Amino acid sequence: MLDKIDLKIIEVLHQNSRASFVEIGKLIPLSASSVRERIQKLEELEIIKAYTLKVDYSKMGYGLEVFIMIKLFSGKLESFMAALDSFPEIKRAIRITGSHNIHMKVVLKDQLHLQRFIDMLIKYGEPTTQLILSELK
Amino acid sequence: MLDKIDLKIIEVLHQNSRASFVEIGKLIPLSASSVRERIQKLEELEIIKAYTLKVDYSKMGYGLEVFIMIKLFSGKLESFMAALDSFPEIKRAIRITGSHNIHMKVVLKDQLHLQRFIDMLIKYGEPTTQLILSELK
DNA sequence: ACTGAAAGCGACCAGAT
DNA sequence: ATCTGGTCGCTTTCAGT
Repeated sequence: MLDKIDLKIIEVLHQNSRASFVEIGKLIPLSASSVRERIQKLEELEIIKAYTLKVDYSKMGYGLEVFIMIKLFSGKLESFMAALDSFPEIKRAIRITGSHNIHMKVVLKDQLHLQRFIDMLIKYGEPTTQLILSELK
Repeated sequence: MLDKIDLKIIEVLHQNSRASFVEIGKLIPLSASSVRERIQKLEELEIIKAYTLKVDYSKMGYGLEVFIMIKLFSGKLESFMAALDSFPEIKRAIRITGSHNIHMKVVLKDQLHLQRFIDMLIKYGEPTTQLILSELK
């Protein structure tokens, strides 16, 4: 299915998704058109789901990054999912097993912003908040 | 500091970090060279930290994605941090507040792989595992 | 800061091994 | 599945506003 060349391509794109086919080809080594064909196949198979970006939220004025887990009240899953799009603070939301149903990464300006956000959340369930200190990996 | 054009550029790159300057420029609208200048500035300021990739781990033979939180034993932080690089299963590791010190996203082949991974982890602390069910956002 | 022009380079497609 | 060659479009630089 996936050979070592595919894995290497994915690794390179993981480090820099804007790398050109020529650039990737030099690291393999492989011609640019073959790199292109393989990447197209990976995209068609949806093994590559998206090309995206890592930004520094603190430098954008959002100094508080937190994980919030929430134990949704019975029957609130539908409305919570519908509300997700209206909160740009929520960068990621994932259903998980365990006593909390949802795990979120949330980005906020300051404590006041966090307080308002939690006040909103308690309509849907019981939230637990953990501050993000630093990224180890 | 960041105006609406910068935010729009970041938004476009977030959806597709391989978008060309011309392409981004058409959506703003702005000339390709101005888009390039702004992106270079965002990179220099390290507001844009990296261009990266989203892959489908289950299609790569890693059917189990989990969050593992760990409450490290006293004095184990150093050795745990040093060990991070040797475990490709750990896709992300973050220091957090609360009774658990570390939050990790871990990708594994199957239950046996998870068991072996947890057996390894208990050298460093008390792990708690939550299976990832689905990504809502 | 933004634009537009010119040169160089990469993406893309076709055809061959 | 990979490569080469040719065309077109994009990137890059820079002079001008």
